[in-house]
Amino acid sequence: MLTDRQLFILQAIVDGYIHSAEPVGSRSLSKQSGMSYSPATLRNEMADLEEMGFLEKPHSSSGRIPSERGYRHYVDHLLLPHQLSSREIHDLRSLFARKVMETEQVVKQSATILSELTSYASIVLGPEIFESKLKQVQIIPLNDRTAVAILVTDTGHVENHTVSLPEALKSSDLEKIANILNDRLRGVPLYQLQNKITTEVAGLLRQHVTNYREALSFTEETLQKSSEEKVYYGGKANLLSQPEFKDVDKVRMIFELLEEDHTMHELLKPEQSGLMIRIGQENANQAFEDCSIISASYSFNGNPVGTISIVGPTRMEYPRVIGLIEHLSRDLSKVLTNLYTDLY
Amino acid sequence: MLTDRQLFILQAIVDGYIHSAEPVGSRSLSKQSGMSYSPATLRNEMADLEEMGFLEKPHSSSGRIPSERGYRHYVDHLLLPHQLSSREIHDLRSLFARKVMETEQVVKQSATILSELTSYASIVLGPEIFESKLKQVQIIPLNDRTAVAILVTDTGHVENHTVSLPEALKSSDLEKIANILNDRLRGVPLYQLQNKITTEVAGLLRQHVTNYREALSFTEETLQKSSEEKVYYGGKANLLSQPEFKDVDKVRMIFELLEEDHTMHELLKPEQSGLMIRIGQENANQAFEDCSIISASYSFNGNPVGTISIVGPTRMEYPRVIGLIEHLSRDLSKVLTNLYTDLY
DNA sequence: TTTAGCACTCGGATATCCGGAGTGCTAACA
DNA sequence: TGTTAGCACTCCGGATATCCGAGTGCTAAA
Repeated sequence: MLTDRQLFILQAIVDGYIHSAEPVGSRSLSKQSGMSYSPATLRNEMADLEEMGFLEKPHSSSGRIPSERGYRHYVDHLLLPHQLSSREIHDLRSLFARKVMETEQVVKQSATILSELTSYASIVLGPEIFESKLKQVQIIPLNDRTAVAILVTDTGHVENHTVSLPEALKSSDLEKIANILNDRLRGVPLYQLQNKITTEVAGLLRQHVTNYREALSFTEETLQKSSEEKVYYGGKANLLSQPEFKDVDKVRMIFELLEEDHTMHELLKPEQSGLMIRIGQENANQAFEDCSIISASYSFNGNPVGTISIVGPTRMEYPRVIGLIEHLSRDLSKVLTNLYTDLY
Repeated sequence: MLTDRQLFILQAIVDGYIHSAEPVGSRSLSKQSGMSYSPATLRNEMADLEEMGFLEKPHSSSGRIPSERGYRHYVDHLLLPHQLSSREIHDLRSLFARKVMETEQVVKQSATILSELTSYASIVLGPEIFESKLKQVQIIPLNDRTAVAILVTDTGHVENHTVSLPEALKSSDLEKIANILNDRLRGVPLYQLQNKITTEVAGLLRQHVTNYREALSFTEETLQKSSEEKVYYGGKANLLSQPEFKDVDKVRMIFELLEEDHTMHELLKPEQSGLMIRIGQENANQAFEDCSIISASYSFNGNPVGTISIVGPTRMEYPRVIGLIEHLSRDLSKVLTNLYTDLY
């Protein structure tokens, strides 16, 4: 495998390229502080590293840049843990400073702050409310045709939508329906609500409400979960400052993809918990072939419910981004869990 | 002023440039169908139009392009009303097809559809809930430290946030507080809520709740309006297909501005109702100097509560965009008003 | 007043040149 | 045997020159 010296040189080249965006040549590398080898020696080692697939040359007489494999090795074996600056820590903390907060706000802000700190683009998913349990249902008639249905979960999430009100249902019926739902469905995970309508609710409705048919379909509408996937973006414009994205056509593909919330959700949804790093082609997506994506999930009560991610060029400041993302995902998990978990 | 012939030529040049993005020369203009003048004649007229400031030349021996004044004149006096295609009408209608809907969803989708139909970028400002009136307050404790406060308005908007629960307040206190608020504040416009706390609510709290101090500050938190401005974007990536935005630096400024929700809100908030067209420098913003913005407000019960806008290059398909925007803003206003207005 | 003719302009595409940073290879050296 | 100096070679990128074509303004004729 690789000698220590080769590892050292690989690391120096990746670091150098990450910061300069220019291919690294033997001469400039040799002049770098801490590098005690002559250009010729370095050239030999660099040729070997290239042969093994860790480096490549944009053209035959240029310096070396890391290949994807080079980055991968760097990320897996050479990464120095990054110490967050106090500025960074302070900025992350500020997210949770407010007393009154909406989870949605916090998550949205996370995206913004993350992109500001990294100067890459950030994508934050979630939190998923799939598994959270119904706490309360409210049906509030606004006028004779329209009502608002509100579902509150144990995670403090409030889901609401406007439903049309069948003429046949009187307001006393609405109250009965709401009572039945609260009675029978409290504690039921949202994804089971539709099931429970037939198994538990339908019978009761038939018994207690005159217009059974309207009541049932109204109930179904009321409990309909918004299938909306929550995807928040921050700092997409940052990508335009990166030298690798000077070409509009390349960047257009990326931006188009970044507007497809559904695709992005599929790409980033929290599967395994922990950190995930995808470099270049590993993204299995044409548009991201020059990008790396680093993501981490955050969790509520130990279950991953969302992810925070950074998209940047493959030439990304991996150590710093990883440090930030890990820190923030821990904080997010902690705050969510603290806020919404029963202590007893 | 301008002769009929000059108007006709100006119109032909603007139309031509809008569709080709290339400066229009006398020769090609003369060959255009319906144009019965020789290149030389056109050159004379074009020189006159340039002297009057309606046209300009990118360089001394190129064809003409419209100046901002030229576009302005085109928009104000030459615009042919555009007939929407049935495809366009169908797409717009699909927005309102669902039975269960959230206003927020509809508004968000408007942005997407608008940008797809125009292939420019769209910005939609959400319905302001400033003036809408409180319908109901709910306080739902989640655990011993946290509660969810829910405000429902007569426009079907549901505002919610997580508030921390002072230990001193028992759940019976919460109920009392909720009752007082519902009793006293129903029908009060949201922007007056904070006022009413001191004038109406504080006294009652002192009478009925033991821990007056905590109760009061808790109430204030409960009624805090989220100062969030709702700004939705669609199809920003479309801008990258426009030939005038091939230069990344130019486009970066635009994208950065488009990420500042607050600035965009200031720029586009519904002041006068009706259509607004801002061409190039009229936007009074460096980043938008090569853009035009067309916006129209939509209203609820006759009050403008939001706007829908299109951002594109100054070389924009004004007739089509105006047609689409006017149509959609009318539809939006109609639907909102129908859904949430009492008939009696 | 309109048009044809003509000399002129300028941008953009293409070709050519040149310097510099970098490489690989060979041979000398520790 | 591993390291280093030397050298010829490569290739990119910027600068310069050239050419072509679309378009213009002006003048003079219709």
